[in-house]
Amino acid sequence: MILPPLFYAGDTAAIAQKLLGCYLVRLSSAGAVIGRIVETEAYLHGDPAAHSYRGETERTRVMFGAPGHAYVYFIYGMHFCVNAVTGLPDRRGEAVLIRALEPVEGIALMMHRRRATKLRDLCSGPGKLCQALDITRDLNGVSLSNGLLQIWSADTLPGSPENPEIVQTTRIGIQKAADLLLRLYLKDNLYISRK
DNA sequence: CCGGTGATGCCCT
DNA sequence: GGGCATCACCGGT
Repeated sequence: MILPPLFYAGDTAAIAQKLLGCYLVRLSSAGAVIGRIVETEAYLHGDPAAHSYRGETERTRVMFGAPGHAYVYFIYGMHFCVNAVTGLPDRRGEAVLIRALEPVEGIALMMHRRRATKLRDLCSGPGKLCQALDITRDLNGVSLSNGLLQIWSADTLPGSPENPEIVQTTRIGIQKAADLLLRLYLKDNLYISRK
């Protein structure tokens, strides 16, 4: 079942945890691709590591919009990253970065887009998964509850444990607020970006 | 497996 | 003009 917009209107750190095990679904003319979310990071209101920290700009406009939409940004001159806009009270610039997926469906298409052959290299990082799912700036601002990019609940497909063990640790690649435990991943999962 | 490093575009100061 | 929510590649283990 598609997660409804209300799913994203709540405590952002809690949503980052609840998104683990859910499915990121990308529909396109090339075919459908599905990955199970195995790693996330929360970015909060008043969080110096969040893009929204310095207020709303053209780039961060979507972050300050309604929960349940995709915030896609371009980084390091060559990569995209995708977030789910979250938060209640909403429109404060909170979001959850999707950092890694376990490939589920459309693996041949993902391998073609990534020019990769190893399953573990397909979606084990925020830039990699955007390449595998063809997520670019075109998808910035789209609803996650209908359309070309969706998130489905964990019970949509068989194979996920009911109460998976979750590891909570520090976020990757940031300097500010580096001590906050806002990175979450499924314990022992082979497809996370790094240990 | 691990760590170091260069490539690259654009946002913000 | 600095810095960035990254990645692939290379070399040494």
